[in-house]
Amino acid sequence: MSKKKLPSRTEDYNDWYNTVVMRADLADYGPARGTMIVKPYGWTLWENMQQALDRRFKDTGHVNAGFPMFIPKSFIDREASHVEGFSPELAVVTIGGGKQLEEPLVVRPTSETIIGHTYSKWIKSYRDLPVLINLWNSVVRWELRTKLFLRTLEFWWQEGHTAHATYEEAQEETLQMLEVYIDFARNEAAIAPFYGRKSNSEKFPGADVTYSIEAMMGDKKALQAGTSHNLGQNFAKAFDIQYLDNNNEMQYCWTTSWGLSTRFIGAMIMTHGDDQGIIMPPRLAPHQVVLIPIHKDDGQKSIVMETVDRISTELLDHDIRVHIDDREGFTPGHKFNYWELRGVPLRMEIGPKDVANQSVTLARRDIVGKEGKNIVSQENITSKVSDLLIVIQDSLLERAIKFRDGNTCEPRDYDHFKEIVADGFALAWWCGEDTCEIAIKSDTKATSRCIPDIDLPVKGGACIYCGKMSKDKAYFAKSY
RNA sequence: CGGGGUGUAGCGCAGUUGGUAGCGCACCGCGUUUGGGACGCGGGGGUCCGCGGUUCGAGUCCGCGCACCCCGACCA
Repeated sequence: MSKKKLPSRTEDYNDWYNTVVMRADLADYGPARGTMIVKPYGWTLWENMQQALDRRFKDTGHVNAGFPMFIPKSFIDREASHVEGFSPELAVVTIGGGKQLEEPLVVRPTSETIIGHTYSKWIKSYRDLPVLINLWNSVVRWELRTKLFLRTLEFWWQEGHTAHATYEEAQEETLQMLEVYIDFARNEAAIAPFYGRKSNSEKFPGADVTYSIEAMMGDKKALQAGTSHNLGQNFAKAFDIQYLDNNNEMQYCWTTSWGLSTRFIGAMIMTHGDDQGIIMPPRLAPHQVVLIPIHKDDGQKSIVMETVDRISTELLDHDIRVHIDDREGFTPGHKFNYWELRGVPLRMEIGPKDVANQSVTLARRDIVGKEGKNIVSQENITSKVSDLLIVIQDSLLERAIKFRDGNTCEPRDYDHFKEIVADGFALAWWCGEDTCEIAIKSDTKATSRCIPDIDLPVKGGACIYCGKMSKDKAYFAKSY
């Protein structure tokens, strides 16, 4: 391992991010431009995220299925705004088995179209509804500028696709899944995103309404970290998803889709990371505790390892994810830095002094240096560790909220607005017009992130840009 | 596609008037070490982005490609 320090986040945030992703062994570049290799450490994190999400999907009545990666090109063309949105970034297969294909196949950029085609065959009666399916897969979008986890040609995600009998049910589903993402973000990833409705220009191509969760990164830029769409009857009409209602009348279905991707890993890195590296929220961390044995000679080693084995077994028995770093030839100091870079939330050092005193040394990743270090007795070590993991989880969330709110302001006027979005989020009255959003973007590089559904103390206000009376406020920020 | 930059060991770089390639980290071996990034000795690893040209001789000079990165237009 390099002994070089990381680039500091304040000096070059971008450099810090790229370096930390590589050095922490989360991911690497693939051989084709813009592709990503997720390394085992990064994939384990993804698996933990998958489990936390999948549990929530199952709890809300969804089931998983697998759908084809190849989609007939003509499917994409069926829904007008969907084509418009996705055609610039499609990967298209024209040759198969050495022969030119009759019809080109699109590598799925998302599955709404093939789902539409399939649901129209499956759904005949109101008794078939709702259909609540989720897919775990990867999708391909031919991006021009890429960045590990945040935007690559291929990325891994889940996409939920549901069909309902009524608008109300579809809208309820859309909002329910938004809630699932908010809950996942807060309680698993210790991220407190803003959330709300997307503006017309920011919504998903083919959706009536898009909702998103928007998290503030360490450089105060916004990252869209999950989306939930009410697709109305757009895809139902394009793919003829109809059912007979209980009056024997044909009706179009109302569909939704919602997704969260490996991009969220980027959100975790950029929410919690510091100049020592990344910080994993305990609930998702591949290793929750790293145990570092310290010893000089073989005699000390066998004594120390006895305690290490006993304590690690006890922790493992209580489902705490422990990793013992017993590699030879690395000093403890080296290992401290190594695991701090990788973000393990809690480090336990056990050396001869600890064995003699029936103690262990615990070091919190979220509190750098001596202040985060404590020597505690081995008594009830399991409950001490699991309590501390909860404390760390909570403090990460609290810190993230404080940072978010400390960098979000309501502007007095447009000059003030420009000042705010240069280095933070603005919550401002906004008319919602495309022209206003475009003007603001060319002026400030900031775009509307979402329009929160919040109780406003006054009924309306003047749009921050054009001054027109507006009933909503929107968050504005520069974004990834 | 516009504007800027870089291609030399896995990574980061040096390479003088053109003379046959080196440094740091990483890697392998042996020994001493180990409570905040250990040290010594030994070792392996190179179509110098590609093609063409000038020359007795090109990493170096000239021409043409290609790739990648950064900044803009598009994006979970």
